[in-house]
Amino acid sequence: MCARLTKSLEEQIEIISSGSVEIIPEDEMSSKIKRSIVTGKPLRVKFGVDPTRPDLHIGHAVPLVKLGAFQELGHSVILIIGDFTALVGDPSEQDATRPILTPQEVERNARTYIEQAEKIIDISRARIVRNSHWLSLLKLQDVLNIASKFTVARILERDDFSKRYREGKPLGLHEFLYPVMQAYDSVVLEADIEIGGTDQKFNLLAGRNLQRAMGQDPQCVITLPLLEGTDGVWKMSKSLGNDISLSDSSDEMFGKLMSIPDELIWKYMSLSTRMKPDEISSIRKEVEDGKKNPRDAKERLAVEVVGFYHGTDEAKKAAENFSKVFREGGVPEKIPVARIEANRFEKRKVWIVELLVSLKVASTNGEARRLIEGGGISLDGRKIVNIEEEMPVEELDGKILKKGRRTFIRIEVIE
RNA sequence: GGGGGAGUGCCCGAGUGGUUAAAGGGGGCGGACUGUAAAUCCGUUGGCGCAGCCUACGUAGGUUCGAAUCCUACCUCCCCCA
Repeated sequence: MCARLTKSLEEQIEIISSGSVEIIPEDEMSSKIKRSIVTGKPLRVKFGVDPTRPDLHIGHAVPLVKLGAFQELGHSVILIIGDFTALVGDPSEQDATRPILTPQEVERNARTYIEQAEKIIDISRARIVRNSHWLSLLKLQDVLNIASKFTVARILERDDFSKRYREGKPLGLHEFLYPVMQAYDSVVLEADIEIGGTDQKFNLLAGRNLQRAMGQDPQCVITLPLLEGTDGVWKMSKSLGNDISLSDSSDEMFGKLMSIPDELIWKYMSLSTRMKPDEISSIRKEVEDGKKNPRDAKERLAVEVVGFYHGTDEAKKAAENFSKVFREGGVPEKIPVARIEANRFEKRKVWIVELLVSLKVASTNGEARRLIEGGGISLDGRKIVNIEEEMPVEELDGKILKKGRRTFIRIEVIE
């Protein structure tokens, strides 16, 4: 697998800086690239993710897309699975100490991360490493040695630390070591470049400092914008419920993309798709001149992103489904099936409230009652109005239950 | 180590012995409307087959007919001093 460092310095810089927020420092970046062209030795580009959650969303995917671009340029990319750092939890942008994960949870998450990263980068040409391989071997003495390269004042400069401190939130001593560990990863891997979100700036720069303190050529740092979630206000995050997960079905992903505020269309296009910058700006101009409906631009975005993760055919289907369901009020093609056991119900009669809870449409009886009272439930197109309604189990088989405007469930009765 | 403050529902925040399942806002969910899962407006937002009962105001005990409100200990955070 030989590197193809065929692009010129200018071309490389253009590709690398497209969409980036900062490159620190720019001149060092140029000289590193120049060196790699001259020596034919690819640069080592590092990106780390902590497997703290079971899945990634398209916000996490932004640096992966960039990593893919480095790959295209012929550089060698290293994806670090932070299985050790995940045990501590990155304090970046966190307003609370993260719950400690078990090694089993971390391992399970790590596997899905790799699976999902595969959709974006060429995994066969990438190096994937787990930082527990070196971090778990360190002795306290080593840790002290590494930690001595940092001062408390420097660590406290971090806005999120001081903010949490200010706001009276707990701050664990172990969390101070987080940037230190991430920095040490760079030393071990002798990284030339590390990329990450703007929230990672401090951690990325810590790597630079530690490499220098330990006699290495310090890495360059590239920060990438954080993608706002579907609410258009907050950084995309599962806990805020505004995320678009890479594991979302094509329909879900499509719908979520259609719900983003119009202003965000362009940012999403440039950070989450392979659309060319000039194409994006021409669509943008059409919309701004009133020649194109923003809805259509958004649909284009949704097709691109869904196509990226699910393939073009799926994306087209998702677009059709979306129109059918939301513009025409119809029923989607693929409906998730929920099974209920017939013999669980006395006299084989099902009380509507109990049905909703069994189908997990509502998590409690109270919620089910509220949904019915609010007119949000219908069965095969018939709105349920009577909270006391009961029906024989047999009649439910194959019926479609609809909650709100967009949740459909096909009921399957099993004996 | 000493002194002073604080901890309320998913989040923010009012409430200082009874009429408090706890004001208000945010978010969520549902309804109307819409190019849209946007914006706006309306409703709803602890559990339970629910005109009744149960559980809840950092944690654990205590005082009281009665506690989110008072007392004690512990945990966490803030401020001042060392």
